Amino acid sequence: MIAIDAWQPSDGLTLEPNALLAVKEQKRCLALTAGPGAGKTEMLAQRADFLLRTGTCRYPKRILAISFKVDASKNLKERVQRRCGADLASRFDSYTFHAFAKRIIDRFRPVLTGKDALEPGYILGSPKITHKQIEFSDLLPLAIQILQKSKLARNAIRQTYSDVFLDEFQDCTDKQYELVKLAFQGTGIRLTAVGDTKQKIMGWAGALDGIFKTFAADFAATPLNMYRNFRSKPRLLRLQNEVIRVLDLASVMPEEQIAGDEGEVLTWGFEDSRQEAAHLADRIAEWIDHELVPHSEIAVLISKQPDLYANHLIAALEAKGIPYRNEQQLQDITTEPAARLVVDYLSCIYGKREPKAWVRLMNLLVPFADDEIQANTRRDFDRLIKAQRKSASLLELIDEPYSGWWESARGFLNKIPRETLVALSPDYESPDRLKEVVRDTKARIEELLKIEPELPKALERFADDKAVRILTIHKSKGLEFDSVIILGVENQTFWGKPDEERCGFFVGVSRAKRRLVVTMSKHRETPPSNPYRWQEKRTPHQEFFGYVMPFVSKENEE
DNA sequence: CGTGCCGAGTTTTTT
DNA sequence: ACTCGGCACG
Repeated sequence: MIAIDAWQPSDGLTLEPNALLAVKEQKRCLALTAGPGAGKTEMLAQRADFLLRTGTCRYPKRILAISFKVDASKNLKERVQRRCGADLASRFDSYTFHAFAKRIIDRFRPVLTGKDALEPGYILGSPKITHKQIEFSDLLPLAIQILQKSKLARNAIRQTYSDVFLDEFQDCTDKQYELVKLAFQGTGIRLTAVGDTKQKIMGWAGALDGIFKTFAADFAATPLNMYRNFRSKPRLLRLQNEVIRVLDLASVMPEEQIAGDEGEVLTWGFEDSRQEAAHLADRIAEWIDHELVPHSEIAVLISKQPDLYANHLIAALEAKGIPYRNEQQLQDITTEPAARLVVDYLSCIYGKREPKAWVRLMNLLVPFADDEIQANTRRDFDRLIKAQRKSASLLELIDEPYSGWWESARGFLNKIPRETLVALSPDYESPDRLKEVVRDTKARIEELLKIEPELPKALERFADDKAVRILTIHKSKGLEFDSVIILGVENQTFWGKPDEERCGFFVGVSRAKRRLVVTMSKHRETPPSNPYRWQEKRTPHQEFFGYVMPFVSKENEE
């Protein structure tokens, strides 16, 4: 443990004055607002380091961090581990709101009675089939109910934590806030809420208005703001500033802070979406091949329904052999154990020599048992793989290569005992969840096969992140990229409440570190898969183009 | 069986 | 911004 005065930001990082104030606050709750690229996550990581290393969060007390997304919560945990080491970081709990609610339910389940009573082995899944099953949307209300009813539950949580971090707080909903209040209001626990009102893009899903003010009042929190943007180059900052001027005049950045001609903002208009797709694929190929921008540093952002709006672009990327990842449906399938199982199995069947995949499969499947049983399982498995390899190579002679891959994988999965699968991840207890993972794995492999028809090579790509990312603006929240393309900036794609759409556009724009491309197309075909028909003749979004080019011609309107 | 009007849905996260 | 289904009306 070190003295409070001796504490320095770890890894020699320098923090702006208000960030340092926030990091070292020892008494009060904080309502910290900060624009994009100000280092909100870094500030939280440093604060965790400060609290743990100085003993301001004193053993055995812990820190609770609540985020909205799994990625963000993992990210924060990792960063805290890097800053202060695994030992101290073991007292840092990083959960999503839903994971936190589920922990409360699992621990205090008997508090729930009557129609809300849950059995010990209750299942979390989509449609309610039996009384044993609950849905995602039940998690927060049930946790709230537990905290309302049980003083014991409230006290248990309050005694565990000295500090609570709330990330992306601008998107906090009424239920989430109710849970926070029930658990921590009036307790002396330090809460640190961090976010940016200009990036409030979940209003349609119930994010509360003016939550920072409400929080400051309810928790007597000190309001603080971080001013700098360390992410984006000056040209991009000036564009962001134009949007900020409309969204929140008070947080406009001073001119001298955003001077310079580094960075690039481009606006491209096209006759139709095929030309748009072809041009974008050509430029992306240039960025990758000549500028050596890593694939994962290029993102295509789409306001809504990327699987519909990016269809031509996806086809163009496939034609040029550029790897991409459409993040619409697939959340991080690459880390799902069942997905790894399928991929490792297929690698063993269709690959040349895959010792690593083999070892991983063995470790997953061979039970902790005596040597004889282990040896038997090993031998059975060995036989199975040999037989499968043989039939695969036979099939190759009479049919297209790799034609039976999915049937083979399915057959393999069906042979694995349920307990073994559930041991991989407890949520596979729900058959729906397991089905979903298996379906997504198939979809991802099929997507990869379109770019890389050789199955073993496609499987190699399954886990790596060498791919241009295609995602909604919502999914891009909290991420950053060297080059960002916002596709289809048209009236027909940004149609919500004006301020919400501005926030969306602002989130998209502020993801870019160095280069931003904004496109529109005068004509956009309705994809055959779309159940709705949409207006194929498109009009540029005057306001958003206006931030980029003050005088947009009206030639697109008739 | 057409027409016109109204209201809902569209964007996302969560084990 | 735009489409869809449902409904009343002629």
